[in-house]
Amino acid sequence: MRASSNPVTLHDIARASGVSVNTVSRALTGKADINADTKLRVQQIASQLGYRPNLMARALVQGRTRSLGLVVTDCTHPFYAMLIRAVEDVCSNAAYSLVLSTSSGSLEREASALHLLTERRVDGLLLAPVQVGTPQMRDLLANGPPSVLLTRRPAGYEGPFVGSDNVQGARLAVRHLLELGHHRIAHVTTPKAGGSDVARLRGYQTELATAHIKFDADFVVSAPETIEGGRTIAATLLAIKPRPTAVFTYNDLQAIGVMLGLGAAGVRVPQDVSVVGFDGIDVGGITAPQLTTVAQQIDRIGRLGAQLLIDSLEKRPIAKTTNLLPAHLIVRGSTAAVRNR
Amino acid sequence: MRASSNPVTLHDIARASGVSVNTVSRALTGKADINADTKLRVQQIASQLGYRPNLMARALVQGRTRSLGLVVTDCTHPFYAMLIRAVEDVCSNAAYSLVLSTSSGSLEREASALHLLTERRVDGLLLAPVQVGTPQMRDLLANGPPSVLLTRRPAGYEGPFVGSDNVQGARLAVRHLLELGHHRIAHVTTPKAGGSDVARLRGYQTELATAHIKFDADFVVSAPETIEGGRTIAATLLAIKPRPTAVFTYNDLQAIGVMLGLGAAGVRVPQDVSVVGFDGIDVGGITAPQLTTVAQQIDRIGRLGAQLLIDSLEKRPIAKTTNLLPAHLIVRGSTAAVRNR
DNA sequence: TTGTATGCGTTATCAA
DNA sequence: TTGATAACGCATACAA
Repeated sequence: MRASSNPVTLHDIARASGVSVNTVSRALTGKADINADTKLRVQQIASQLGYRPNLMARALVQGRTRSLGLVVTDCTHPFYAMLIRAVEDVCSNAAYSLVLSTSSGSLEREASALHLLTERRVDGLLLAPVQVGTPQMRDLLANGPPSVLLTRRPAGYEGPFVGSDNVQGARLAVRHLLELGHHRIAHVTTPKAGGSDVARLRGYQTELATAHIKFDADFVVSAPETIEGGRTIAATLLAIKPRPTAVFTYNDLQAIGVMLGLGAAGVRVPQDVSVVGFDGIDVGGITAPQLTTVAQQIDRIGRLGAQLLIDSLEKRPIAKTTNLLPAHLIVRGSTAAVRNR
Repeated sequence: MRASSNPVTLHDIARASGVSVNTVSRALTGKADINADTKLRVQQIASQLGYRPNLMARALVQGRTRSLGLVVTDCTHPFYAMLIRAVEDVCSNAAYSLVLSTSSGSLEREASALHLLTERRVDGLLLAPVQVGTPQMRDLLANGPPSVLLTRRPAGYEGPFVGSDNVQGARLAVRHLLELGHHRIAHVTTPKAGGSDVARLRGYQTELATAHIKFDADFVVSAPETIEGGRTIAATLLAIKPRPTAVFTYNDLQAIGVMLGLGAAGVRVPQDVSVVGFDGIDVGGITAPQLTTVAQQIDRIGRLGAQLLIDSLEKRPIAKTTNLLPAHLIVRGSTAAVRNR
């Protein structure tokens, strides 16, 4: 008899061991009020029969599923891949299951993913979503299962959140370039306007202001947050007059693309133009030159977020509900002192 | 009243619309035997109340959860990241949920992940596992939920499988090098012995034999299937006498590592040594030089596997239960005609 | 220490 | 076309 077609239930064990279903349940869930002998006997029979509790049934009566939903835009993006790994690890250690959904950057898909997760009654939601400020999202945050936002949050949101301090991170990047003598520093942002791009732009502006460099809107361009986006925008960057000597991009993939685009145009990195990325994904360590970048604590963000959610679900005391982790600069080969200013 | 703490049930709708729970159920699941008017009315009230069916309850009575389990070793590996995306997309389109588990290469973690998925009563399992030939795995394949193996399968396994033709792929790589005039071709394999490494080694040997080149065991070395593994093994490759003019690695990450290691030793790729990888992950397109590789149809493997599983769960006719997809060669900058033989 | 009864939210079976 | 009633597998309150 195949276990899949006919899984053994508490009832089966009860019959096989001559006690009631109730007793079996208590024996297996390790309750105190049960005779040690019967407990052992029942446990033996259960394992003999290959018993596996039906978590659906348990969820129905307990009102909790011991599962978490995670929504990301794209799990092939190294940033999200690392985030997923961190979350999955915490879940696994806490005996929670992780239901993964991908929005692919589409609001429609994101919405249907959230519906499905809601219907599946996940105990909590971890969201690193496309558009975090939509009415539907606000409704979900107010009425849905407990949620923790990762990396992005809508303006005015005060709930559980874990992410990087994008302003501080961006300032690190720009300061590094300033210290290398660069004055004409371009910034590549994204058309998404998800929140972190705004913060990074603000950090860029703030740090320039600190150095008494006048902000020039011509030095800010926008491109998709991908390698291809960066590659394509390289020509635009080179066309800016006067030509920038350094570029700070929204993220590492863009930065890699910019380096490739510059290289294709015969412009050397870092001799002619310095490039700084943001994220700190592994791939930045194998490009030529290796990418100088502002590294986020991706693993920590994922772990902290998942732990925060689980702790709150299990009514454990939680230290901080809003966690803005500092980013740090990794100086590698794509930046150098300015030559021709 | 928060939807999360007190979700609306069929009972609530029944009370609000003055019909029985049963009628509500049929109205919402779109059954035929119901009055069109009451159906519409019930549906309106349901959406008004923000009703979301409890999939746990439905699963309990229907004996199916509409969820799939996916087990991979490491979701940050680009290969698995792409696999996950493909699987998730198919699941999402079929209104299935995807429960993701990571084994991190540990048998113990893999076992507990499988237990949890079993208890959660996923309808089917997609496995791209560490050790596929263990007794526990055999037991699971025989007695557990319907499963489809991805990329690897134990010797003698005849069940559902989707993966690449590793022998054919490896032969493509070696043939390419032979055509470039290389005779001393080293191979980097892995210590894992998971199955695909054996096949790639066999393809390497077979293609050499076809060219009447005697197999030399000294030309086969073993390293972890990571960038670091490749980087470290580079020195070993250079120490082989006579020195190989080309290297075919188990996978792309290793190949990238080998290129970095060779570069650090002052050996130029492809002028001094040609390098060919295996997998076809995106990162091979941004290295310097870009990596020549044998590309697997990763997206297709994931989609086909997920579709195969869902089709079989829904009793749809399935064309083939074993799918060995061909790999294809992508020639880029890391290979060139042999110079000094 | 154990057993009985009840309910979780849903679908399925059978009468009406 | 509808409504009672009974499951699904488990945990819990209460009784014994």
